[in-house]
Amino acid sequence: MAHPTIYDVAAAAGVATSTVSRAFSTPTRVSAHTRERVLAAAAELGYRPNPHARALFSGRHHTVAMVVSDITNPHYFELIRGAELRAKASEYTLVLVNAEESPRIEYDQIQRLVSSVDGFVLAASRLPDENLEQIASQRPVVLMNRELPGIPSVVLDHVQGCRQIVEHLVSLGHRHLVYLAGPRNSWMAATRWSALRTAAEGHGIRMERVGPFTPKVSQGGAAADGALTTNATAIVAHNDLLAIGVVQRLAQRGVRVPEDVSVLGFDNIFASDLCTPSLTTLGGAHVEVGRAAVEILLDMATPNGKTRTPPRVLLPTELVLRGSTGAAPSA
Amino acid sequence: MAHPTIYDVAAAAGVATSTVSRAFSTPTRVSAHTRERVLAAAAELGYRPNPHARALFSGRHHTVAMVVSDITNPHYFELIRGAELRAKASEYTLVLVNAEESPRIEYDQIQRLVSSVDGFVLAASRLPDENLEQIASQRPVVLMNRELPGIPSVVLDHVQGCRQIVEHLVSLGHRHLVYLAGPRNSWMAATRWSALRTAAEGHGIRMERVGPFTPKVSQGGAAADGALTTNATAIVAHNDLLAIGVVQRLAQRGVRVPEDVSVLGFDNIFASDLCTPSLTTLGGAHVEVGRAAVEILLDMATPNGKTRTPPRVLLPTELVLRGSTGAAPSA
DNA sequence: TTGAAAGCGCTAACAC
DNA sequence: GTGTTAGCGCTTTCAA
Repeated sequence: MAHPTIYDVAAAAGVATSTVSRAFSTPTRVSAHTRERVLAAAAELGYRPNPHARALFSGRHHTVAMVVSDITNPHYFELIRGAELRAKASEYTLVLVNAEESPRIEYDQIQRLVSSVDGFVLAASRLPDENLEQIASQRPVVLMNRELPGIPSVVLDHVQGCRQIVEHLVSLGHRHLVYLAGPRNSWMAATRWSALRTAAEGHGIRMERVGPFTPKVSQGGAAADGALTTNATAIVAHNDLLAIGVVQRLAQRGVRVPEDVSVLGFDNIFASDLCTPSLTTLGGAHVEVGRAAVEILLDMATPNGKTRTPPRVLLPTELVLRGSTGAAPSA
Repeated sequence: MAHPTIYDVAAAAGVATSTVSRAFSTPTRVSAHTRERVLAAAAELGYRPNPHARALFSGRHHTVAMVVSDITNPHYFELIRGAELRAKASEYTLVLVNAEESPRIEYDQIQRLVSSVDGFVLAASRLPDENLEQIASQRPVVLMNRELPGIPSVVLDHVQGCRQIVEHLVSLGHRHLVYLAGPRNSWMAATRWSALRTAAEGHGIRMERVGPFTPKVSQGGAAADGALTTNATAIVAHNDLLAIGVVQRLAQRGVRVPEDVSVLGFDNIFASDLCTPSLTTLGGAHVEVGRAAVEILLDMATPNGKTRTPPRVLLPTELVLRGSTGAAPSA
């Protein structure tokens, strides 16, 4: 039989459809003997419950949607991997949406999915706060690497991390830093900038910002040139991709890294360890971010825990020291 | 209203539910005037058709599942991106499943999804042929980078590509090559080996195989050591990750690349351009593979085209020459 | 413990 | 062109 239903199973087992249903969803409320008969018949026919029929009634879909702002960025794959693992562990299905750095696409896709998923995990959402609040009022939402009061979030502790970055650079004698900013509507970009500036002020050193830049390797050229005009001795790029592009451009222009200028990135992507010089970068347990976000979402989707105040998980970062940072030039 | 239904819209617009349904699914079969009234009422209430109810009746879910054998491998990002783009363009939802290199997980997850998706695109499936045939008998299936008679597939032309690899190496004076094989149940590994061997025979040079290896950087050490025992002057690794690991291990052992030995990979992943030396590799339009596979799947899912003989798309590869290959040592 | 029956939201005959 | 109605496969009262 192509797609046997409970009717087929019921007929085969000589019971009512409701009994079949119970045998699957509330096995305790069926006598052991009947249950066995039903399960045997189901196995025989190759019956599998139709999740849509189930969802139609229950409103629960056993599905979560993950929206990433840019799937081209390898950084997100760690998040995706963590999310997928966690979802799978609870037999949830993970739907993947790439917003292609467009708030419009992001919003439209979310609306399209609102009635077919149990909730959303949003990675580095580019949506304005109001949109997020509106979506959160329709479905459970968990933010990754973004915060908004009232909505649960999982974030790497960038305040702490940026402090470490500045300390690292200060200890190497740098007194003038520049941050190559990420996209205008990126919460992370704003957070990093503010954390860096605060840390720099604490050390009484100069910190400026250039940008915004789309954080891709291809933008590294423009970013590097922008950075050079500041005469800063250390460049903190919005992420590793941009940093890699910056390093390439600097090489092209004959600027040595780290002898003439130090470069740092964020995310600790796979490639940052392979490029030359290898990249000093602020990493963290990205897989864990994905995992934790889905875990919170699943908690929210189950009846009990919904009332608690929205969790705000802060995961530790780690500064990975590599070849792209060194002592400030003595000039 | 939390989730208005066609009943609510029908009541608000003063029409029957079927009219509302038609206004959405077959707008031409409703008078312009009524349609407007319905759409206005729907917009007013914030109505959105419930895809599950729709799927329950029609059996079509507007969803495709993509299964990748290992999400950690950056190579798959490209496939995923292409698949996601194509699915989104047709307002299809993409479900992502990571098989974690386990045929068991792959099979179980597919079975779990059989009744909730319109079809599967399987990237480098590790399943035995029989399983694939069985799945294809339940739902449309398109293979990526794997072939099986009777099932549509999209594959990069590795026969052609491997020939180019061998020609490249022969022209550099290499007479003894070694292939570091991928996983035992990888169709791609078998294909590459067979194509490389054939090409090598055609040139009358020696080609051997070592392995299998799990194609990760971490396996490069063992793979490199295995390769060295053969005294081959050129190493063709199953993919770029393995090749990168091999290069690292060779450096550790004081073997120079490419002076003492040449190294090649497959996939042209992002990092292969950044490592030192940069990696000669067989690339191709991976995004296109993902896109084409989903496109075929969508075709299959629409009533008309189902009868045609299963398409077998062969996309061109390109050999990207970089720093890791050079003249054979004169010894 | 089990069965009969209503209904989740939507679509497609079939009437009018 | 539009309304009536019977399901799609499942869950869950309500009775027995």
